Amino acid sequence: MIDRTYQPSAVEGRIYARWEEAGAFRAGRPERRDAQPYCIVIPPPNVTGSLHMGHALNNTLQDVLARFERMRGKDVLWQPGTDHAGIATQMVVERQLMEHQQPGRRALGREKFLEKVWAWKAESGGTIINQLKRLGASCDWSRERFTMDEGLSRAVVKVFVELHRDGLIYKDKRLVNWDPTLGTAISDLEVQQVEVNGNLWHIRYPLEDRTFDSSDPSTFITVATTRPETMLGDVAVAVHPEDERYRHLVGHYAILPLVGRRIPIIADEYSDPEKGTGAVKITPAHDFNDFEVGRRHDLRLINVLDVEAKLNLADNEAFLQALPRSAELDETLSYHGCDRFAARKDIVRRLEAAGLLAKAEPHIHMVPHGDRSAAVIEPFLTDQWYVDAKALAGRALEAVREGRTVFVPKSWEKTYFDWMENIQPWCISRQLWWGHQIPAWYGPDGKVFVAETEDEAVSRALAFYAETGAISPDQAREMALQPEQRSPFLMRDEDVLDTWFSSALWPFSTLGWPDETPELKRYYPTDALVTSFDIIFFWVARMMMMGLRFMGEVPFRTVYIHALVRDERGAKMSKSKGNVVDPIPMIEEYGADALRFTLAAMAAPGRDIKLSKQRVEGYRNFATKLWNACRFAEMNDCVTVPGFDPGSVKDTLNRWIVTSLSDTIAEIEQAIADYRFNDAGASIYHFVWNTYCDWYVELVKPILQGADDAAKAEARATTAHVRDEILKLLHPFMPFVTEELWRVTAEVGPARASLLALARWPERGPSFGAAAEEINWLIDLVSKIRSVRAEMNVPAATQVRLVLVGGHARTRAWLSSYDAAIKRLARVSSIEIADKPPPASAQIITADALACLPLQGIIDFAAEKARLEKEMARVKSDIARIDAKLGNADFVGRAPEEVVEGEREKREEAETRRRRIGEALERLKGAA
RNA sequence: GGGCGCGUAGCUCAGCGGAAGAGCACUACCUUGACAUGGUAGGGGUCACAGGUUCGAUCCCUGUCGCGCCCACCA
Repeated sequence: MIDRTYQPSAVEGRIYARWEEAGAFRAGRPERRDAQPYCIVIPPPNVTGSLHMGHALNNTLQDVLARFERMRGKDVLWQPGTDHAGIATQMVVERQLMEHQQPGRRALGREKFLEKVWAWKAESGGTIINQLKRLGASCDWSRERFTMDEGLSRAVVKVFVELHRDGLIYKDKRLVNWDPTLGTAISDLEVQQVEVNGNLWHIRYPLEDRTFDSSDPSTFITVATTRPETMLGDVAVAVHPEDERYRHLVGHYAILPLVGRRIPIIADEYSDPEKGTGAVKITPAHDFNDFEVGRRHDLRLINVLDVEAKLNLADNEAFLQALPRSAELDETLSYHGCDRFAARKDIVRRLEAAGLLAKAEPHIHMVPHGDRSAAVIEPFLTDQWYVDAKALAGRALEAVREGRTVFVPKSWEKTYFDWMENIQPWCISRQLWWGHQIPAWYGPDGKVFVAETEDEAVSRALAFYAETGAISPDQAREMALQPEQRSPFLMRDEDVLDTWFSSALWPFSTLGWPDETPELKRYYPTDALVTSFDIIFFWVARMMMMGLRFMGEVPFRTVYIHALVRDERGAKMSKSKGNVVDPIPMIEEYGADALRFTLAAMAAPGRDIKLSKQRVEGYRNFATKLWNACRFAEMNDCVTVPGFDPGSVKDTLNRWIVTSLSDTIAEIEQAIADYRFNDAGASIYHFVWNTYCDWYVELVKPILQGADDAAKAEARATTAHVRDEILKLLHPFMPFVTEELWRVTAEVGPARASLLALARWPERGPSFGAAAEEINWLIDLVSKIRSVRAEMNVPAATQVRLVLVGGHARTRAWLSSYDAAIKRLARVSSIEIADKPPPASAQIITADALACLPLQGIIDFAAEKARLEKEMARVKSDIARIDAKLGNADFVGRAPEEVVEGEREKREEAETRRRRIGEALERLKGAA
């Protein structure tokens, strides 16, 4: 027995357990060994994270695909797993230590700290996986992977070593984006440009050979800057070679204020005469552009900051001394350990006091910030590891250009191309502890040894140094045998790799690479990657590069880019804004199915989703509707008939519904194939509610309750058949309620051959053309009677007579065969056929007849007249519009013939209608 | 500074060359033996604006105005 109401929270857990017990989501099930494989790799969520609405959308769409393909008989592998999320996780653990007043990361030391992180992973690592299960995700959990698993780590090391061997990974000293609060380099992608209200300070740099006079512009050159504190590291002033204002100064020197350093005035195209004063200070150690200028002019790099972005001049004393100076460094300038922003203030104050500040104007500009820490990023000179992304990008570009991987929607390919074509070296080293430690060891001379294992690196290094004579053979032997003897002779690189380095290998590392596993052979390349646009660069592009480099083939055939989930007002959800909607309470309140259906139905390509609770509520109601339709079937003994053939049904009503079902199946298949989840959702929703429930169930009631046993049997079988097919069609979207109904509807009758999750997707059935015409006539008639009743304010409980005047023989036959249905649905007491309309009737004009409702004593003649006149006005305006078209020689001459013919037919129908409404109005006059 | 997208019913959004659609909200009526998490009927739109292409434009093109996002090293 189906319960009166469906309570998602009471059954979802139980149903998920049944799927897992049955191994329904296992890839490579024996009976599907010969089936076509279908593979999706999950975008791995942060291992210690929790499910947010973006995950819910992302995984719902993947699950729709996975369940759909599984039901279509494919051998589906939805490969799950989690990401170690280097920076994010390390930050969380550090914050926890701080909150619990425990020693910090540095105090703990690397080993102890990592223990804490692993402990946190063990504690919270299962959360998001369980949340995915609550959403209904049909991943093959037996294959769950983690980016820091032994196997995946092996893949990471192998890739690093091979790329290094081929010169595609290298170490370089250059400016990087330095996050001073995290104390690590980050990649370009992890930098967010944020608009900031700052100042543009105009500073006078005295000319060397003049006596500075703030009122005499010929004694100084004015530069403009947003970062005055970096002036301590200035090594030049650049002007544009064509700039007449400054041409005479090129080759001369300016004296750097406060510091007294003698710096050249150089000509360089980088300087833009339109910007600032046209003269720009050059600080190669603290600005990416200046770095390039410095290279061109062979300028020195003077780093004035430390890793925490505090002023640190002492380290550069040698530089300061080495450079020619015409004045002593101001002894009161003691910025050691001074915060960069405090230093900025102080320097401005000093400049102003010395008459060196020409002006300070408010200035809005973009300032780089770390996307994790929100700290102002500092261009900083360090040694880092880089991937030569340019060298890998070529094949990745080619693969998309050739269509071996396609983006859906296609417009994202442009974004991909633009980025790939201008790709920069990828900085992959991070000064963190949580992650894959770089497999590089350094000798005392800084020579680097990269190898897959420590043993290999050590033996190569020792052999090398024994050869050069740096160590004796005895020392080499000792160090080879006793690891503790190696330090500090041989030191491993302390840094770890960017999290995205391991993510880039995900489509093949999860399948077992570098081992040649059967899974790798069977499921790679994967079929679809489902993700959102914000990680096209971070992840998709890099998977393309790595997949092509190491597997020789694209990692996925289709990249489906879905929208971002926003809050009700359209703002991006973020923890800092506090507008994150947690999917779990939503699932608890409305059920996972309702949330899933909402997300899928709103996943129209190219538009962000503004999630509203009301929408979820609406789809919860839809699940309830389905539930009740199944209860109806049950109460009427509609039981699944084994071997039921929809093509064999005789009754028009049944023929109509199986035809409509066929159309719906085709629509859904096409929509999913095109990744139009919203269309697929709309299609099934409409079929279930508006076609099956509103009409089929209502029309079949008289048959089910009638006396014709043969008709009854066919109706029951059809009702059950369509219900079963609905459950299948809806299952990818609403897996829980459909699976539950699949079970309970089989409590009576034959047992199900399998869980719904493993049931075969519906075949497109027969198409009975004539049935549609007949049932549409019936629906139209009933709707019109209802409409007139409502307009005439006929009380709902009042039964009225229906008198048909005119009409073809076929119409009269239909009228009699649907006698019971019409009486029931239109609240009609009797159906008669007459030669002329009864008095005091409301008159309904149908295609070929006049349907009259005698309303003696009820009818309001004025209202009826108004109603008919309104219809008349509508028809007349239709006719006028069609006439205008047909009267246009260009239209008749140039429009396709079928369009013109269509207009003519419409014109004819409208004209008939106009005449008949006119007659009805005439009669009304006579009656009144 | 480049690039992308969006302005359609009160709200959230489909549609994107041949008579304007959905859900929610709203109005009226209805506890009818599946369902009030429901049923029936209804109101509501110069499809941002201006030009152009076309026999015909919400749909294609151009521009304008609003809004959003992405990329970029501009003092």
